Amino acid sequence: MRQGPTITTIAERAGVSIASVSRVLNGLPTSEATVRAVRVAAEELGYVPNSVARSLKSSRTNQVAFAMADIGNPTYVAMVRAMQPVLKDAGFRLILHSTDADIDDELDVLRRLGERYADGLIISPIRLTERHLEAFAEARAPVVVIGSVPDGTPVDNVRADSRTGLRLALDHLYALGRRRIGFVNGPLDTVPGAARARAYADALTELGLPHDPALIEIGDFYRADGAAATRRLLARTRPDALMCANDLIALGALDVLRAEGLRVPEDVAVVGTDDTDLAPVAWPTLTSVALGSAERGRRAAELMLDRLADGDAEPRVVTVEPRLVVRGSTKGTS
Amino acid sequence: MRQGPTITTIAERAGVSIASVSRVLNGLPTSEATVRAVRVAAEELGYVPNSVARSLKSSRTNQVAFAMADIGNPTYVAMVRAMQPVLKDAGFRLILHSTDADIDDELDVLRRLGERYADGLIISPIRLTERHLEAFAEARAPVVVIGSVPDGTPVDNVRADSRTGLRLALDHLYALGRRRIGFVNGPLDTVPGAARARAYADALTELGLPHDPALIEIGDFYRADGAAATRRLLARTRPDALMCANDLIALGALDVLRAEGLRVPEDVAVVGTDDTDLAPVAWPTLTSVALGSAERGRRAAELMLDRLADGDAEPRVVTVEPRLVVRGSTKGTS
DNA sequence: TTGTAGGCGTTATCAA
DNA sequence: TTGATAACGCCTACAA
Repeated sequence: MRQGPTITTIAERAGVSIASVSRVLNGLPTSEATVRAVRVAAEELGYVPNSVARSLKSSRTNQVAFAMADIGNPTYVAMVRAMQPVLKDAGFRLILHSTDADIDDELDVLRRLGERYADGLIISPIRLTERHLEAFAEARAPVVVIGSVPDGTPVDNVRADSRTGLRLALDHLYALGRRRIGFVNGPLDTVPGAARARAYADALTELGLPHDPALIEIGDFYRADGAAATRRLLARTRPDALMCANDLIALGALDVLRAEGLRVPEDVAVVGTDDTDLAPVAWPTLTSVALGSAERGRRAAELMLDRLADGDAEPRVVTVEPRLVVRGSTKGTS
Repeated sequence: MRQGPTITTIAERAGVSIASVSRVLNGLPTSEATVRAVRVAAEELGYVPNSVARSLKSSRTNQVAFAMADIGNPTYVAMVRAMQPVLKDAGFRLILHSTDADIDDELDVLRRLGERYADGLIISPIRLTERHLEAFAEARAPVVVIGSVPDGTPVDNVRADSRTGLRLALDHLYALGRRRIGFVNGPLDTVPGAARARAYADALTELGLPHDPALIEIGDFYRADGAAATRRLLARTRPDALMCANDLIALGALDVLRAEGLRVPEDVAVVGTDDTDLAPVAWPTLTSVALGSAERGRRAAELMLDRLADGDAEPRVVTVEPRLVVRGSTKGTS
């Protein structure tokens, strides 16, 4: 762990100037003899260029940051996993920020972009406030947002299509003869919670089903909250299907249905959202609306790379197609 | 996204020298008037210090890297999740490297430490070769390894205790009356595979159970491999319990047992390893040996911080205590 | 083709 | 208390 050599060290060793060393290292036209001398010296000393110095000169860090609420959430894991190879292949390192869905933390991350430790930021805020929009506008580096932002926001944007996604799920349930389709949602002041509430209502309308407030319950996006919300819902009405705003909520719903002696899917069909790795593990395996977490992550990384290549291009909006993955919780046994 | 102000900009605005600006910003003794002038100017211009320049000067990046095989693996997710707050609180950013268990990729990460983009590296290699050990010795920054390294390796080391962990599991199975305890392992040339193979053999010996090669099967660490391996094992013998080298393998085993019409745990009890988030989701819920992924991540981060604070301290070895989490796949219904 | 020198934004030393 | 100035390691005119 000795102090690493610099171009100065190499220059001395090779008996040339630091400029020549730099030229050789960057493949600029140099005499054969110099090239050899420098290469040998660099090799012998185990030279590795200092990326910090390089960054200071080039004002490029080759780092991209990703900020999300919680790396434990399988949705974000899928995003990170998909981003990684895209960024890596382009020579970028990935910095991870976990914000615990704390708004001040998120804003802090945006503000700190001014420190120029990263060339750009991909962020997936669970709530979207006025202050976020201001921060996006003032950001000192390109920002890509995963989750819908209002038109005109000066950032690239990757969106899920909850509307179509829930429509797919409700069509499926309708086709199976279900008419009392409950909805266990997350908090309405979150980006996904709000989107999914609208999507559920729209889908009901389009299917010509009545809007029954008794069929809607709200909790947080975790298993225990999903279970509690489902318990509250079952206490006052009897649905023949439950649409859940994410897979964790759906797992909680399965827990409660089982405890209540209700069969899934015979008595109550259950659909999750996000199609996480948990869905095929659950019992019964969980039908889930895949909103394309991995693809959203991949597309966000690609948008970032494009943006870094051309900072003046118009902000872009990319919408990822949802897909319904049918499993045992709505159909048959498995 | 205009060009950000530097201390030079502020110095001009405030009518002082850059030295004074730096002093104010770093809280060094300065006259009241200068402090005020600088603060006002910095505020008005929205100044944010450039971390790259700071790093060049201080040769500190305030970044720590973590290299693992695959961020999709729940074990690593647990580690990352636990590291994050420790590093963050200490003012460090976390860089993620996903190596796909590719040895050259891992060695590359180690070599690139010479670029000084991070102050240290936490690495969890799935295989450990001679070249790894050499690379550890030559690393240009502190390295913390998660997974046992030979004594004398000049790195801090966080270990799981597979031996005790498997012993806990086999004791549990033994106490339940199981005597033909099969073992579905991962590849023997991996760090966990090798450790768990030894641990299983030792536990059998200590329990006075015979070593029956027919009871051992090897696949890769994924669900499908676990299923295939279990199928091979069942084709030649009939265990009354299956110890699995990780939770994914155990899920595969559950799949096959169910398909074969064998009841879990009545006919065959199943135990996983790592106690990932999947264990409580599986059906039946999966008894699993918790090797403390989260704690290993946390401890690794702490060792790194200590090392960065005192580079000359002796290399440390930390072993994390295992714990058996009993669920439905070995006992009762749940 | 090569070397000298200036600068990227900070911090820190040294006189004044 | 303050300002001029020299690093940190690299890249790149510009001159030779």
